[in-house]
Amino acid sequence: MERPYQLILDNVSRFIDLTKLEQQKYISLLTTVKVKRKAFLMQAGEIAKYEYFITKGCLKVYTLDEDGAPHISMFAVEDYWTGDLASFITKEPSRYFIKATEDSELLGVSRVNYDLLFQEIPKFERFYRMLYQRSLINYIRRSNHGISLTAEERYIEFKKKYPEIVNRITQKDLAGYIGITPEFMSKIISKVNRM
Amino acid sequence: MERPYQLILDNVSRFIDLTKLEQQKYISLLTTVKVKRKAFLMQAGEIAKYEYFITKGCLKVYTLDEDGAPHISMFAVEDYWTGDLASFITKEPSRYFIKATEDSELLGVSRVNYDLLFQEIPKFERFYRMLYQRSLINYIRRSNHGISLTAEERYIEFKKKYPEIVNRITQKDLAGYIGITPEFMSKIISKVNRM
DNA sequence: TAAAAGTCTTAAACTAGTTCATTTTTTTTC
DNA sequence: GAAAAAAAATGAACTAGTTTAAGACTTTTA
Repeated sequence: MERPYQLILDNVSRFIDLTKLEQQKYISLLTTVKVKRKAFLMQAGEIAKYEYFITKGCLKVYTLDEDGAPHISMFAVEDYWTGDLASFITKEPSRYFIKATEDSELLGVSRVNYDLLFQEIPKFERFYRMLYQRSLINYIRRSNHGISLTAEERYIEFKKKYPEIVNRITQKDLAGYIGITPEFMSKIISKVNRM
Repeated sequence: MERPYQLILDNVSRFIDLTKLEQQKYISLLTTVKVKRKAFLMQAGEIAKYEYFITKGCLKVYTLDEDGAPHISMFAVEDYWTGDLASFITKEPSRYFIKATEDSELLGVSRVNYDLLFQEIPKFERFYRMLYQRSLINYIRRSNHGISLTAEERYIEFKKKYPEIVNRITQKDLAGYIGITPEFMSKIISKVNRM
């Protein structure tokens, strides 16, 4: 089996067991997508047509505020799911941009195939129940942490939680994720390194 | 049918249809809980034994930081689900307190019954898939908003989004939710009212 | 491989939000 | 319904993080 399919099946198998036939059916519903570094997978104003699983590369998901300043909501690397769930589900225009920070390869599930999946392989209700349950736990933690920690503490937490991502992104993008200016990020890093 | 059961069945029926028999089975798995104003439904250090649906009243979910300052992660009123999902699922001790701010009545789903539910009525995989999907969309919005808006903007958003809750909670608790001090909350409110 | 573009650093002046202390107002309790 | 307790308001001194600007360093591109 090709590596990308193996990766996504391994991901799915963390929560549900699929028969060979179900695996084939699932794979038939996936679309392969490649994006070059700096290219957009999706732009604000569009309706999110896919949810993506990353098999190679790194992407950032962000919005621009009224002043045009970027706010990064997530970085996604191999074995991560990404997209704009709100837009994908509600079919309202997205406010997010998704841009590759490295040449990347993804598997996309279209909205039509997403609905079809639950009809054809009802087990996927469980898969998504578990996937969303886990994401929800992470987001609840994050939205409480975000509000109660200082920027320096959030930086230290990020480094501890995502050591493999820190080295793949710019300091500027990390600032956009932490919620501070690149200048202040620079100060924090030089301070933390001195400690 | 008693009002609390009618309320929870209405809530469930937004996402799935249950037969009369399934309704009865579901209700048999629920535990009725009453908490007086100022009493705790749950305290930090305990393992979350239930997920709760509120049929009457109002509760706040919060942690205490190292300095003992409260950070409120949600207010829950009639027709809301609450609890500590992370502790409920992982069975690790919770860091949250849940305290009633009014005399309240709830229906609890124990961890054992939660697992049983999926075996007995597999449709509930879909219900929770949809429920978590919707919560996730809200949390993603909130965790991005939290970081990019000023405290004043977050207050205005809260009032617009939860007008029915604003009048049921203290200004101090709202400050704990918005992520600022009660003193600064007071300033913001008098400023916003003057506008 | 040179030029251009983008990223990182540093520093000074500024602002949103905190802290601490005091008074007034509202709510709770007996 | 009086006393006690808690919440809200106000103000002055403080701090975490922003803004603006300029120079050094790195990466990208032709």
